[in-house]
This record gives sequence, C-alpha cells and structure tokens, in this order.
Amino acid sequence: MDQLEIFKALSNKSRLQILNWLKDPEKNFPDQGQYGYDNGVCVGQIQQKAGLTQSTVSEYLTTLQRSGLVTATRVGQWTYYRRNEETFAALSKLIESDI
Amino acid sequence: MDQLEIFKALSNKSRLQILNWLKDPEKNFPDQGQYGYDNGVCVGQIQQKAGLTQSTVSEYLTTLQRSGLVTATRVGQWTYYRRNEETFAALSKLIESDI
DNA sequence: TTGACATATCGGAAAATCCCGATATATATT
DNA sequence: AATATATATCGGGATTTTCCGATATGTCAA
Repeated sequence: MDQLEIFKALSNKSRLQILNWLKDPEKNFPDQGQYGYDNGVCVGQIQQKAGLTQSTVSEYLTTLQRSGLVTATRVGQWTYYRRNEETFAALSKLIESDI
Repeated sequence: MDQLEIFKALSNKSRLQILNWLKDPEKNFPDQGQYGYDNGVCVGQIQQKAGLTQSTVSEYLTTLQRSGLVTATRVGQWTYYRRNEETFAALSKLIESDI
C-alpha cells in the first residue's frame, strides 16, 4: 500500500465524489439496476453522473485502481469498478497509528 | 474538517516525513532538548532535518496547520509546531465510515 | 467482415503545486 | 536605535495535475 499514491488519488473532488457514490451503487446508479451491482458500476454510469468526459472518468478510475482504492472487473465490453474496502480499512488504521 | 484540504496536505513526501518526525520529537529533534517539547518543535529544527530551504519548510508547516494536522505556538522569536492528534483520529474515523 | 458501442490511451492547454532565492516582519539583545 | 536571529511572505521557474478532444483498442451483433 503506497500511502503517498493513495493520498494523491484522494486529493481531487471528483475522485472523492466517485468513491462516495460507489458506497451505495443501488441508490446512486439506479439505471444500472437490470445488470446488477455485484462487480460494481460501469464507467459510463459514473461518467454520466460525474458530468466529466469519458476519457477523464476512465483515467480517474485507473488512478483509483492503481492506488488500490477500487478494483476493476471487465465483463464483455464493460468495465465495472467497485470499492476495495480492505484498502480503506488499512488506510484508516495507518492514519490511526503509523502516519 | 476539510477532507480535500487534508488529503492535499498529505500528498507530499516531505510533509508526510515531517508529520512522522513530529510523532517523536525527543528522538527526532534531540538538539532542541534544552528548550523542551511541550509546544512542539520549532521551524529551524525541522528545516535542518528536512534539508529544504527555510521558506519551503515554513510554507509546508503553514499548509499542515491550515488543514488542521498540526498546531502552531509562537514563543518569542520561535514558532513551535506539534501534531494535532484529534485531527488524525477524526480522519481515521472518517475514512473508516464516511468516505 | 462491418458497424456500433464501451473503454482506454494519447497529446496538449490551462491551472496548481513544488521549491527556491530574495525580501519583509517580528522578537530579543546590546 | 542598531544588530542579530527566527519565521513569514513574495515572485517565479520547473514540474505535476487537471481535464479536454481525438484516436485507438476491445467486444458484441448483424
């Protein structure tokens, strides 16, 4: 777990917003309902809600993934992103005791 | 507590390093011994150890203070900085549950 | 294979951050 | 008041980040 990389990933309003939305996919991305939420939410849904371009959202999600805050799952032509709660828990403990 | 401001403050190797040093002033800043550590460590001590210029360290400490991660105490011509553990605890809990 | 759709990557302009040297301010000493 | 010391602020070049449009890649359907 790269502290600095994580904090950089968290240093952006849009990325924080996305992470927050992913806490409750059912509520925040109802349009995806029919496809289920097991693997997370696909890029297009997030892009629509974020109001940023497709390329920007894709890059932001890659940034979040590289830092370990989310995981990506490719299913057909879609890539689903979901939170990696283990990293959040580890970060919380790190701040509590190590930083 | 401004999340984004805190994460930005934590997104820098030198600032993370300084915060870490301030966890144990006695060990990391022994030269200050005769003046005590009650109010924290003065800018000059931190600057020396960080190997950055005085202006840069002063600005970094101001950044950390504005985010609430440290507090500053002016005593004579010195400004002492110490960690604000309440903010660290609050941030840890925030990450655990709210972000 | 061709076309449609979802996502990733590339190139870059604008804004922010990094970190410096120079200078200003505040305090203490003589 | 003049000098010395500690810190803060200013101006700016270099680097990084932000976010875009254009383009490439990958997958499915006809």
